[in-house]
Amino acid sequence: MTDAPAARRGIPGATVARLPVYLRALAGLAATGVDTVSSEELAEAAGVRSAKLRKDLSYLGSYGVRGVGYDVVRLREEIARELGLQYDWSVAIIGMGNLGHALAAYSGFATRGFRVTWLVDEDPNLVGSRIAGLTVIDMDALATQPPAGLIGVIATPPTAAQSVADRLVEMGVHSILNFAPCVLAVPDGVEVRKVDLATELQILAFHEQHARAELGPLADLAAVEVADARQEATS
Amino acid sequence: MTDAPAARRGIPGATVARLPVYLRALAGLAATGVDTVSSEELAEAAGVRSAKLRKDLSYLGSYGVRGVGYDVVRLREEIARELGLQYDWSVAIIGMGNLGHALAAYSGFATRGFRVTWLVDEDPNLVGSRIAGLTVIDMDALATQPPAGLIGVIATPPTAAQSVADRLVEMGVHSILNFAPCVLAVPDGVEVRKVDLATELQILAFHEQHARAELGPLADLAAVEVADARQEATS
DNA sequence: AGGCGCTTGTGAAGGCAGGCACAAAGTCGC
DNA sequence: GCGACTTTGTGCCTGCCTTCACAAGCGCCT
Ligand SMILES: NC(=O)c1ccc[n+]([C@@H]2O[C@H](COP(=O)([O-])OP(=O)(O)OC[C@H]3O[C@@H](n4cnc5c(N)ncnc54)[C@H](O)[C@@H]3O)[C@@H](O)[C@H]2O)c1
Ligand SMILES: NC(=O)c1ccc[n+]([C@@H]2O[C@H](COP(=O)([O-])OP(=O)(O)OC[C@H]3O[C@@H](n4cnc5c(N)ncnc54)[C@H](O)[C@@H]3O)[C@@H](O)[C@H]2O)c1
Repeated sequence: MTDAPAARRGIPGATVARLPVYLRALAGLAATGVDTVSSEELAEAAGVRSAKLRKDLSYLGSYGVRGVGYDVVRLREEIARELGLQYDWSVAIIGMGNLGHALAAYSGFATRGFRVTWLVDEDPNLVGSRIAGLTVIDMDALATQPPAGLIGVIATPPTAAQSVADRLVEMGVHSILNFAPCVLAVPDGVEVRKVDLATELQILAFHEQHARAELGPLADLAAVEVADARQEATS
Repeated sequence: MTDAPAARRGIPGATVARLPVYLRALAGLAATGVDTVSSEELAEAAGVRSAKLRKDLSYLGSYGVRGVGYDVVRLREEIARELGLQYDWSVAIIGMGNLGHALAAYSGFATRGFRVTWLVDEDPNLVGSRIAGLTVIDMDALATQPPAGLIGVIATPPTAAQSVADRLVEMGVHSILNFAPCVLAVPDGVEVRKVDLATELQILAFHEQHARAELGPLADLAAVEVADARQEATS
C-alpha cells in the first residue's frame, strides 16, 4: 500500500501458500544465528527448488543481494508484512468439542501473530465455563462485538457448520478456517480454507494403492479386507 | 487393475484430491434417498463447476448415462474403488498429546475406510496406558509388526517429527500425514501430506489484509496492533 | 417408431505454475 | 582499482489444470 511501493498486487496464490513455509524456515535459521542465506540453502530448508523460491520472493520485491544472498532478519520482516503479520489477528473458535479443546490449548497460534480471543459453543453446559484461560460464550454474545479482521475457526459437527458460517458472514467475518468435513457456501469476498482429515487420508490411500500396484502387479494386499463381503465381485 | 478395465493410469493429482469431496457429496445425496444425480447437481453439492466434475469423473471411465446423469450408488462404488477404499487401511498415530488424543477419539476415521490400529508415544507415562480402547505402545513395539499399507500420522512436536518419519520409512511405511509444522525429508516413493494450522491462518491473514485494502485504501485496521512497538516505521 | 430435449464426454483453447538457463549485479581478494 | 567469482532476478518454455463449447448419445413423449 502506501508504505510498500515494491509490493505490487497480484501475488500468485501458489506463492502465497508457500510464504509461511519460508517464514518458518527463516525462523529456524535465525535461531541458529545465521544472518545471511542463499536461495539454495533456504530452498533446501523449505523443501522447494531454488528457482521457485527466487521467483516467489521476487514478487515481494528485490530484497536479495547478488553474490551474497538474503538477509535473514530483513526477509522475515518483508514476508511477515506481506502476509499481514504485523498485526495480531483475532481468532474465534466455534465448537469446543475434542478438536476445539485441542486448538484452544495449542500454543502455536500465539507465537505466529494470531491470538485466540473467543471460544464459542452452543451447549449450555459449556457456555460460561473456562477453557485455556478464556470463558466460553455463545454465538449471540460473539455477534454483539464482531471485530473487523476476525478469523473464524469452525470446529463444530458438519451439520452445524453451514449455519455457523452463515452467522459469521452475517457479522462481517470474511476469513474462515473450516475443520468440519463439508462444503461451505459463502458469498463472494469471503475466503474459506478447509482442513480435512478424511480427505487427506483418502488421498494417501490412493497413492498407497498405486505404489503397491507398481511394486508388483498382484502384490499381496496386506491391508485388512473389508469385513462385509461384497456380493457383486466385478460389475 | 485386473477387474477394472476402464481405470487407466495417470489420473491427475488435482482430480484425486477432489474425489473424496465427490464421495462425501454422494454419501449425502444417498442419505436423502436420491438415486440419480446430474453433473450439475453433484457439482453444486461439491462446490465445483460441472465441467470440472465431468472431466474428473471421465478419468474413472464412463459411468454416467447421457440425458439422465449418474447412478449414485454405482458412482460411489467406482470412486471408492479408485481411492482404494475397498480395503480398511491401518492408521498409526504417533504422538499422543493434545492433538493425538483428539484424533484417537475421532470417529470420522472408521466411517470412511480407515482403522486406527496403533497409538504410539515415547513418554513412559503414556506407554501402556489405554486411550480410546487401544493400548499406547512405543516406536520399537510398532517396528516389530510393520504391516504393509500402514499410514502413519505424525502428531509429535516438530523437533521429533523428522526422526519419527525416518523410523516410519525404515519400517516400510510410504504414506505419512504430518501435523507437525515442519518440512519432512523422505526418499522418493514416500508420500507426505501435511496439515498445517499456522500456514492456513497465515494465508487467511494475507487475504484478510488485501480484502481490507480493497474496501478502502486506508480502512481502519481494527485488528489489534502488535504490542511491541516496532522502531523502523516504513523501511 | 420417430423426433425432441436433456445430459454426458471430450476436443480445443486459455491461463497458471514450474523449471531452465543466463545476463545483470554486487562482493571479495589481490 | 580491477577482475573474477558468486548469486540473484527473470525471460522463456513446457506441462498441467481449468474452462468453454458442442457433438454424440440416451430416454421419453407423442
Ligand atoms: N476430533 C478430531 O480429531 C477431528 C478430526 C478431523 C475433523 N474433525 C471435525 O471437527 C469437527 C469437531 O470435531 P469434534 O471431535 O471436536 O466434535 P465434538 O462433537 O466433540 O464437538 C463439537 C462441538 O460443537 C458444538 N456445537 C455444535 N453445534 C454448534 C453450533 N451450532 N454452534 C456452536 N457450537 C456448536 C457442540 O456443542 C460440541 O461441543 C467435526 O466436524 C469433526 O468432523 C475432528
Ligand atoms: N494441538 C493442536 O491443536 C495443534 C494444532 C496444530 C498443530 N499441532 C501440532 O501437532 C503436534 C502435536 O501437538 P500437541 O498439542 O498434541 O503437542 P503435545 O506436546 O501435547 O504432544 C506431543 C506428544 O508427542 C510425544 N512425543 C514427542 N516426541 C516423540 C517421539 N519421538 N516419538 C513418539 N512420541 C513423541 C510426546 O510425548 C507428547 O505426548 C505439534 O507438532 C503441534 O505443533 C497441534
